[in-house]
Parts: sequence; C-alpha cells; structure tokens
Amino acid sequence: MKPSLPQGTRDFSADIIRRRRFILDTIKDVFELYGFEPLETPALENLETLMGKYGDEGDKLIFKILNNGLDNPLKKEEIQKGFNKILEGKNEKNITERALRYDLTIPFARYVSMNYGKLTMPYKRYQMQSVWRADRPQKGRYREFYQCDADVAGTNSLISDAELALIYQQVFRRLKIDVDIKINSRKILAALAEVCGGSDKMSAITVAIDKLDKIGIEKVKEELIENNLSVQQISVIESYLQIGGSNDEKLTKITTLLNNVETGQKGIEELKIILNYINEVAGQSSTSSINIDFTLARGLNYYTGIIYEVKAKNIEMGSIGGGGRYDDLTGLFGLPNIPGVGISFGVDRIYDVMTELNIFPEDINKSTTVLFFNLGEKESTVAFKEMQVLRNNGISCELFYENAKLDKQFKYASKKNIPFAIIIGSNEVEQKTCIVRDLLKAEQQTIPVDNLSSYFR
RNA sequence: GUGGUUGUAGCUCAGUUGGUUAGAGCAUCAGAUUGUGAUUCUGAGGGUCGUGGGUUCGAGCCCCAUCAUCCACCCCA
Repeated sequence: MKPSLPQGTRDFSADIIRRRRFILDTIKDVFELYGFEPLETPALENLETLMGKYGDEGDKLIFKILNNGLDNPLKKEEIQKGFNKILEGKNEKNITERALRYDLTIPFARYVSMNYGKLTMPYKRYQMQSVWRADRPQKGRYREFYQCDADVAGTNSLISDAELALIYQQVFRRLKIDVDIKINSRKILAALAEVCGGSDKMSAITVAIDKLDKIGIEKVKEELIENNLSVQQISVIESYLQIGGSNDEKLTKITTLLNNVETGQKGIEELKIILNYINEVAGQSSTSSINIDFTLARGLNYYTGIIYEVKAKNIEMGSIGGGGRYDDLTGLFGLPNIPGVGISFGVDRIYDVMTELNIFPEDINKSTTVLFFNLGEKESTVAFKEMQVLRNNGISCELFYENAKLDKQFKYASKKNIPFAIIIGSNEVEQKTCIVRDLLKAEQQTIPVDNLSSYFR
C-alpha cells in the first residue's frame, strides 16, 4: 500500500520540532513565571463531556470515535436502531460514546469539577497538548494542532485577567512577534444587544459585528437587516462600531452610549480596572499594545466577561491566541459558582507566522557538536573511547558508523550542521593525538587526545 | 458542510491540437582521487504520470468518480 496521512495532519521532522520546541518552551517558561501548574488530560473524552459546549457549529467539528464491537451479532438490533438515529443527526451511545479533545478548556473544567476537593484554590493550571477539529484544512488551519492554555479557576479577582494579558505581552515579546492584543467584554456586547432588541439577538449581533474588518460596515448592516433588526437598532450598532480613539476615549464614549444598561456599566468598570493594572507596569516593558476593540466577539459561547484575542501584525493569518472569562463553567459538570478565566496560544499558527517572518533564532538547529571520523577498525575503536569521554563531559558527539570516504563523512557533518570534526587516523593513534577541525572556519589543529575535553570546555 | 486549485523520479518542475521507448535540474549511488568536504568530470539506478473507471486504433493530456494538496467561504487557534 501507499503510505499517507489523514487529512489535515502532519509529520514533524527534527528541524521543525526544534523550532516548535522553542515556541513551546517560551510559553511554558512564562506560564511558570506567573505561578501556573502543569496539567495533562487524555486525548479522548466522553462525547457527553464535549457535546453542547462549543455551539452548534462546534459540535459538528468534534471528531467522534466509533465504538468497538459494533459487529457483535447479539447487539445487532440496538446497533441498527442507534445507527438510524445517527442518520437523523443525533448522537447515540450505542454507536459512539467517545471523542477526541476539541480544546483544553472543557477538559480543564471537567478536571476541576472532578477534583475540586483536592485542588488548592484558586487553581492556576497550564496545559500544552494537541486538540482535534474536523474542520477543512486551509492556511493556518489544521485538523490536529497544539494549544497552550493557562486558566485560573475559582476567583473573580480581575488581577488574574490583567495577568493573562501580561502573559500574552511577555510571550510574544520573547518570541519577537509584533502583535495586537485586543480586549473587550461580553457584558458590553450583552448590553448592546439589550439596547438593540433583546438578549436573544446577541449572538446574531456579535457574529455580524465581528466581521466588520473583513466585510465592511455596509455588509454588516445588511446582515443585521436579515436578522430582523430595525433601522433604529442598526443605527445604535453603527455608532457603537464607530467608537474610536485611545482606550480612555473609547471607554468614555461607550459609557455614554450604554449609560442606561447596568450590565454594560459593569463591563466597562471591569475593563477600566484591568487596564489600570496593565498601565501600572506599562513602563517596565511593553512593546505590543493592549487595545480595546468593541468589534471583538469570540465564538465560544461560554465566555461571559472579558474576552481577548491576539493577532500578529504585518501578516495575513487568523488569530494566534484567544481567551476570556467565564462565570460558571464547571456548573455544567455539577459544580456551580466557580468562575474562571483563561487564554490560549495557537502554536501551529505562531510557527507559521514566525516562519513567514523568518524570525526564528539562527542557532536553533544545532544538535550534535562533534563528529568523530571513522578511518578504520583500530582508529575508530580509539575514537569510540574518546567520544565517550566527551559525552561524559556533556558534549554531544557521534562516531561515523562506517569507514567511508572522508568526502562522505564531511558531507554528513555539514548536512547535520555539526560544527566540529575529530579525525583520528593511524598516525594520531600512534602519537596519541587527534585532529580537531572547525568545519565552519575550515581550520584545524592537532592536539593530544587527553586535552580533548578541555578543548571543548 | 459549500466553491475553486493542484497532483508526472526522493525533491522542484517541463511535457505542443491526444501519436513511437515520458524528460531536466537537484539529491542518491559508483568511479576518476588509498588521509582532509562543501568544486569539477564520467557513469548508473530510480516513474503502473495520485487511485479507479470511461471515450479512442492510441490517453500524462479528454470525460466521470474518488483520494490527497493548497486556497476561499462558514467557523475558528
């Protein structure tokens, strides 16, 4: 058979893994700097755990796993019944009861619900694992990809919201990616909906205004008309969308626009508090700005407070990070009144951005430091012994496995980016010396073998 | 889920209105060179043209289906 990969999945070769690790390590270091603890959960979850958490669109994108034993003749009848339900678009336990992880937030919520008694609250966890979505692949979109999440469960303190924004700043500063960190509040969006026809219109409104960048104000208005909003309501939304200026100016204008709506004022107040925390430390570092963007909506329907989204500047790519606050996530799993807030990094998109901008560090692909040449049985035995001395000193080495032509051994070294070659031939064996060749400078010197490890120190 | 694009050697790609035995560069291997590389020269291997059907005397080329790719929409990291 001809080998192939499932759609939207990829193999990662050594050079890609080293670059991905650079990103993952950077994120992990910053998460730990802020006191988050690691967590890993299974790739599989019960389908029931995931269904209904990501909206109707989301449910369709969950990878479901077929049960085993469907060919059991004793269960034939109920399995056929179940299959008929599947054909109607319903889920049926007899056919599928497990699914691949769709994101890291719901498994986190599930974990908190199951382990509440054991956890030190507020619980701050980070998680870096792959997730799967049955989406059609395209630029920056894969069916298997990594997310890196940091969430805080069990506190309403807006300090945590502010810290998460700072984590975004710090990570992208370390990665040297210029980003736009957008912030908004679901409470403000809810208040807008309240002013414009009631809360049942909220999702239609948010979906429409979220597209402002892409399709422009006229198309947004068309979409709102299709959703049965009145001219007057649409004009309120239009003035909402026209709010501009600095963060302070935006806050002033929105306060006026939503001055009768209590939830809106609450959302504005929260935004102010968070931005104040961020401003406290602004002088210490920030290059990438945190900006209020009232068009930001975010899809996941469990957010209730602050929402974030991060986009890379100067490049065409979907968001590379997103997150927000949810008042009651674990309630769905029987543990009410636990608020949470979290952010997510999309590693694969960050990788694509860094590749396109060509901003990975130069020296990222060094692996082996020294290649010992193989010049025969006796010679390579000596080399083998000296190689182990270097390894014991923490220098990564390889001995070429065959007594091949030097030409070939040199090429192997250059292909693997190995900077040093050590040549031990019969003369060197006799004199207890070796030739150390710097392959980048094309210079070499003969030194006593006993001095090898000090040479590389 | 909807629409478009592409699929020929390990890689990047040529291949004329359908016409003998499908090509190039790079890479690989062997030799020129029996201890010093990224150079040069010579030679070799490697393809059921994504897969399965169809039209035709004849298909890499035309038609249908299918799979994969890249891209856009929906949605999202």
